[in-house]
Amino acid sequence: MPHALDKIDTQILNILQIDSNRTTKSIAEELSMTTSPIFERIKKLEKEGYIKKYVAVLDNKKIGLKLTVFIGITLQGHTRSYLEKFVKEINNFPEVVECHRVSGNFDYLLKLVVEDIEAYETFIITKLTLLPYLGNVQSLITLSTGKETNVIDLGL
Amino acid sequence: MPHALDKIDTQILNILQIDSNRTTKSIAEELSMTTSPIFERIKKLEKEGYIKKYVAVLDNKKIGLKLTVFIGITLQGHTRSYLEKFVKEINNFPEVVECHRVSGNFDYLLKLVVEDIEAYETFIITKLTLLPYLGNVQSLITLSTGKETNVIDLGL
DNA sequence: AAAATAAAAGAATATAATTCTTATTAGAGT
DNA sequence: ACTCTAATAAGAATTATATTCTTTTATTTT
Repeated sequence: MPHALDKIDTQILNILQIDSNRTTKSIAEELSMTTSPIFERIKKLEKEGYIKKYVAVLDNKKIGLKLTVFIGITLQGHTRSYLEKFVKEINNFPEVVECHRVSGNFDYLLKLVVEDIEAYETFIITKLTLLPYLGNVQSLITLSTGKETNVIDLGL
Repeated sequence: MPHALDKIDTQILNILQIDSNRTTKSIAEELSMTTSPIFERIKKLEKEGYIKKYVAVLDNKKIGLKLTVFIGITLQGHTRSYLEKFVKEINNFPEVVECHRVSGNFDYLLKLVVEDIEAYETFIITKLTLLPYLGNVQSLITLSTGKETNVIDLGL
């Protein structure tokens, strides 16, 4: 086991998951430390890959992307090369923000963020249904979102 | 219509969605401008709510949360007050990162990030099934993730 | 075309990140 | 229990970036 996260690391990650613009000074004060160890710990967390990146989270609706849709998909063939091709194609579709291979009633579950129902239908017709080996397709249209966070549970 | 986003705003948002640690200088260079207008535009995008927040994205697997699960849920009652209570309860569960009310074959779709199958089962038994009015519950266990991005499509 | 408005440039300042040096702490080995 | 060693934290100094302010340029309006 190379490096485990101690309590301070976990606290830092929890803070940065919520607001990555917090200064090292402000984090240091919250954790009753000075800036240097906080700074060094953050750099270590970045270098070792615990922190993948820092991003701006946009307000989808404000920007005009008012609709989130989940699409469950079954494929008719399951050869390795086809699955890879499917995922590759999906990666070219900017409206698809997630694509998971799943067990259960579907092979894949997609998450889409689009302008509206029309954009969703356009996606289905001009992109999704053009993929070969496509089996059953089942859409779940989001009516409202009760929770949507980037914060993953680290304990504490 | 208060404020539309012009091309430069959109470019800034695209950059910040990918890496929010980019300096104004580096963004300015990419867009062939100076730092001041970039800085002011970013502040405006923040103030007007196009940018909701800045966050650190962690590596779930590295941190020990190796399993993502989607759970489709139907409820037995649909009174307004119950739906609200349901969502409120869900918000207390840190392993649930998303909760959407959907149309289609389910009432709600949850996304969970947990350690492993055991943690998932614990969630089901000790948290989910304790909620009243619970109807059908159907889980999709993620086997692999082919795409997972925070970048929403702004065109360009 | 002139005036008014908004946006950008450039320079100056303030703040925070980063580095470096020194001190403290915690653990390992004797 | 003591000393040595390595790791971590503190504190000061430096560098880089964010932020503000002023001037200039471009754009829009009448």
